[in-house]
Amino acid sequence: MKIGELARVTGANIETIRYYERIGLLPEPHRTAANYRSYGEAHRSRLAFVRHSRDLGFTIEEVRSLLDLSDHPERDCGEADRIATRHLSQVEEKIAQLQVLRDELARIIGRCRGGLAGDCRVIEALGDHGYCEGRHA
Amino acid sequence: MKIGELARVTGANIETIRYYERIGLLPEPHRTAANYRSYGEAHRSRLAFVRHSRDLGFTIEEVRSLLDLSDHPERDCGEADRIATRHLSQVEEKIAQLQVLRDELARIIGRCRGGLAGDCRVIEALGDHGYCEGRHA
DNA sequence: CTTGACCCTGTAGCTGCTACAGGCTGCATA
DNA sequence: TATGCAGCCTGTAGCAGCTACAGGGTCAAG
Repeated sequence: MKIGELARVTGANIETIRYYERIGLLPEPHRTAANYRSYGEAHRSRLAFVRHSRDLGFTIEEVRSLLDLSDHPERDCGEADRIATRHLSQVEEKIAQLQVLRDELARIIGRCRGGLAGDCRVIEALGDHGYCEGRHA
Repeated sequence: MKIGELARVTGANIETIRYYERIGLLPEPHRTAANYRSYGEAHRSRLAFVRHSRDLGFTIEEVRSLLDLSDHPERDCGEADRIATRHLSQVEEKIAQLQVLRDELARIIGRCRGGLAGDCRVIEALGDHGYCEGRHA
């Protein structure tokens, strides 16, 4: 399978596949006589692992560790659990932050009744006059 | 006020302030005889506006538009409302995505009972064997 | 024999900062 | 007066994680 087909079946971008190879996340595949990359099932499945991990928000370095564990089934999986658990709590924290943010945005927008920018509550709220007494306390 | 003090009172980083000036978000301040930047109240308040907008997750380009409106109080504030409303829906979408992600992470982690990586459900779930029948459907 | 789709390498760009290197200025202290 | 140190200056490079070229080779169909 050439790179274009691998891209199609995994949903990854061709440039991204080459990028992953460059940073050592994917192994260098064999090359055809014309110097084209040639992939097999192992490559496909490894790339799927990477894409899925990335979709879940793991960083490249976390993916590297998870791949490493996946390559060494005799090791203890506690490390995988730690990585995933830490990531989960980061996701939860991010959700909480975004919820605070959403509420403040909604509050600001709710006050806009149209008209001139000079009287606009959205603009005003972004300045430091009408802003949110004690929010950082 | 010199750049260090402006940084202190606004909570922004010195490098960031110079960066904002470079990209035209903040106007070039006067310089002292020694070529030091010299800021006044207008600069402070503009920087506070920028920081607050950035804290709310607006992009630099969105901040530029909002600043522009703030500089022209005679314009219609509908644009500010549109920018903020669009941003709000992006935030809401991001929250929804992260919640899906959190649930899947929690599900994956919940299945790990320790032991060897070869038997680890976390590792397994990241591959494409046990993964997600029809999730992308 | 040409067209067009595909592949190659290498490099630069994106966002929003942050971190130097290498050099001035200004003020306090010995 | 010398010296040290904090603070300022410019310019450039780095971060994550791709993405987008430019400029070229390869291959099958018509």
